[in-house]
Amino acid sequence: MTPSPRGDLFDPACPTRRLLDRIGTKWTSMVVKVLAEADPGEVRFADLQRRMPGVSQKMLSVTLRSLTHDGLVARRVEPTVPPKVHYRLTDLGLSLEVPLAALRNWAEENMAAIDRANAEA
Amino acid sequence: MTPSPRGDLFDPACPTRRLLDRIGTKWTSMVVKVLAEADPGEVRFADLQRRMPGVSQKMLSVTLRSLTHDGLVARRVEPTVPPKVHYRLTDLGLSLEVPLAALRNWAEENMAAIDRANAEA
DNA sequence: CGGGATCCGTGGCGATACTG
DNA sequence: CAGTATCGCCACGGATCCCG
Repeated sequence: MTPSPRGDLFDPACPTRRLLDRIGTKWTSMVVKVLAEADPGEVRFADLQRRMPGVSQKMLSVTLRSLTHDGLVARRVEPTVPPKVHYRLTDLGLSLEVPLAALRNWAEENMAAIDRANAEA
Repeated sequence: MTPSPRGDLFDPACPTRRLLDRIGTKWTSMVVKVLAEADPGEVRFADLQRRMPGVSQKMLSVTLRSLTHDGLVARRVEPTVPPKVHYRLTDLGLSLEVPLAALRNWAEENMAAIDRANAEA
């Protein structure tokens, strides 16, 4: 009784489209990768920013809020002054890392071929 | 001697980012799926459009040109009047379908959980 | 039939500055 | 430290019109 059965890729609520709208956003997949490979599993905001060269505070904040909202990332606040906020992947987020890693592997193995195709054109 | 070694996800030429920039575009993954599941392997332009409800001529054209440029899709023109143009996945395109299908499976199995998380918020 | 060209709205995203 | 607020650019993508 899943909301949209297999093969129903093109209905208005298309799950694949909605997922790509999320992970296709510029920093999302980076956050997932960094959190998945983080040693303690939990990473603080500033730490994340350091491990993601080029990300602005705003976009990191927006990305994390979105992922938290989607239940892929969990937020833990230490009520100290100044506050410390830790982020980690939920089980759902960890499960997403699997197909995402497969996609990364494909990219790392085949982007060169795409570059070659572009060069010919 | 790959241009960017494993784990180098964040350099300027980050393969994963570049791949997501392509497949994250609205219609790309749909084209790949439709072509991958097409019966003869080759599909004509108008046929593709019929199988992708909501796509405009322009975006289908742009998407196909991009995929062709990247070497993921091959174009065959029958020099008749009016001309018939056929599209099919290249071997590279077919290989991309594998991790893409994994991502679709994840989406179809887990988007409900994401919806639940959103409902709670 | 299979597109290319153009106009234009919307939204992603960056830079900067401010706050609890 | 960890955000939020505001501004502005520009690329994605839809509608429409035209061409070989």
